Amino acid sequence: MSKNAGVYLDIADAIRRDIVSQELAPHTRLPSEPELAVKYRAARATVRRALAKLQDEGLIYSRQAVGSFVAEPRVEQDLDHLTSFTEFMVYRGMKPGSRLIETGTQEVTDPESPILHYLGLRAGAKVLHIRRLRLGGREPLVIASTWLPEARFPDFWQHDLASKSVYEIMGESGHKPTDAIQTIESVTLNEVDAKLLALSTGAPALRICRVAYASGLPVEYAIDLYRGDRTKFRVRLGVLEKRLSAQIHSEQIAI
Amino acid sequence: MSKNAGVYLDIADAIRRDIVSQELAPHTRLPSEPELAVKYRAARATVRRALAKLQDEGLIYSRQAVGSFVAEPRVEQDLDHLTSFTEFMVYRGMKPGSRLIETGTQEVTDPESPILHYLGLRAGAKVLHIRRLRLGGREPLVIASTWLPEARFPDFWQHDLASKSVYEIMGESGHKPTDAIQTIESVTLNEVDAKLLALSTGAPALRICRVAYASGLPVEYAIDLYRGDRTKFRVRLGVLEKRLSAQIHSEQIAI
DNA sequence: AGCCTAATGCTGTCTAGACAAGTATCTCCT
DNA sequence: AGGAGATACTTGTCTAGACAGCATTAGGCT
Repeated sequence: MSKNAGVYLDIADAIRRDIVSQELAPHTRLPSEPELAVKYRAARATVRRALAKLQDEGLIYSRQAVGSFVAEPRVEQDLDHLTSFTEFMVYRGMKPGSRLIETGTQEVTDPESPILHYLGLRAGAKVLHIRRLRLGGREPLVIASTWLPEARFPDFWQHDLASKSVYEIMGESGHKPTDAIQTIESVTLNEVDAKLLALSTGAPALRICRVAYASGLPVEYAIDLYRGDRTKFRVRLGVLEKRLSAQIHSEQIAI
Repeated sequence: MSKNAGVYLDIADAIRRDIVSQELAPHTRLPSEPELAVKYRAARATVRRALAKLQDEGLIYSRQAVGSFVAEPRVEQDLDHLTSFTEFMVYRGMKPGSRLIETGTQEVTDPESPILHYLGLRAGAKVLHIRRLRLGGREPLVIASTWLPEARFPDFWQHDLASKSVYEIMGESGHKPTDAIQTIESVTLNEVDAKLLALSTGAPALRICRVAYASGLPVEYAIDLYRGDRTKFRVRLGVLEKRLSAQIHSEQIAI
């Protein structure tokens, strides 16, 4: 358990275990920070950091000068930094599937192309393109198109797309995404896409446009088309600033 | 400028000003944390906290043992904890408008009602209901329905909905939301809603279901229907854990 | 009894210092 | 000249202690 990844993570795990195993009722008060510091033989700042993590997860909340309390159960509080489709389907207990529609290396010549713009490339740059139909079980769920800058992934095609996720391959090249910006909008399907998703033309769908960054550099531009009848997105958002860091919002995909 | 809201916020503001006013190029290295500590006469921990905030905003990124760097410009990095429709429209420079469709106090008798479930109430509880058509400029943008538990806002109707936002009124009762969970899905409009939004039946729309919390207690259940041709949602998501708190994802509404 | 005030304890913020782990650079040796 | 190792610097983590602001509680006064 206690890896060297940080004491505060161990303390957070311990407190989380206490909360779920003892099944503490919502709004039960936790021991005070000084008490927790004694219990875990750590400085109060370290305890606070652990509590901040739990608060970000939505497991506890705090009231100034009163204490920290167990929060009311919400939806799947523990999924936090899930991003990959594969990871998510595994978590959901569904078998992730994939059908390649198109792959290859393209040279983007149109200087107005959003691919160039979002990846920060100049006209004429080469990009890797993957277009897949993603399945959950046997049902088609998403049409996923992603573009990666070729310069950063020169030996991308050496890897096996069937056995590894795109994010895994990106990680092996030292450019695993650390954060991303997505825009979500509602569209109706055209004839081609509807056919792929086994729906009728005009059915509602979610169009998600994502730019993912590693060390401040854009490394992925993606457009996903989720079928609207099987997909919801869940977003957690904060309003106030609390505890340690400024702001905290979890997020992830839901079926 | 320098309110007593926290030194680290002042330092964050100062560094942010330096970055935007001097128009530092992306990937320019900032002074090291000890240097910044000397410059702002603060402890390194305080400087780190300011840097963490800027990192959460997407303005800078850091590489271990190397330094902190100016990030590439992204989309509207500074809007973080915007939530209220009114605030957002003001920010956008559009005049927020409102047309009341329905208001009143309801007694919810159906024990299966999602309103009861999400607000943590028992059958028979009373809720305040507001249903409005929200306008940006002169165009209808959203059909917004919200339910609040009456027990926590007994004198809600004394306030003037025309001059204050719902969140302002909630704040005056001591229950300003601090965080929320939203689900976003794609739907097509039925005849009634399409007419309100001045669209044709079957047009795409985003349906957002939100539960907002104050001090760990649910205080708002809302369903918003955004017209799909004028609305995108932007979400920022993090994968790794960095710097101070666990993880950080900003989020907000975009037109 | 009821009200006001002071004491207490808690979270929130900040300081000053230390060590660990990683990167970049410089120096020395071959 | 080129490579390898030592070194200095940077971020990341942690400690111990201090003070401020706030909420609750207990005590004392009317």
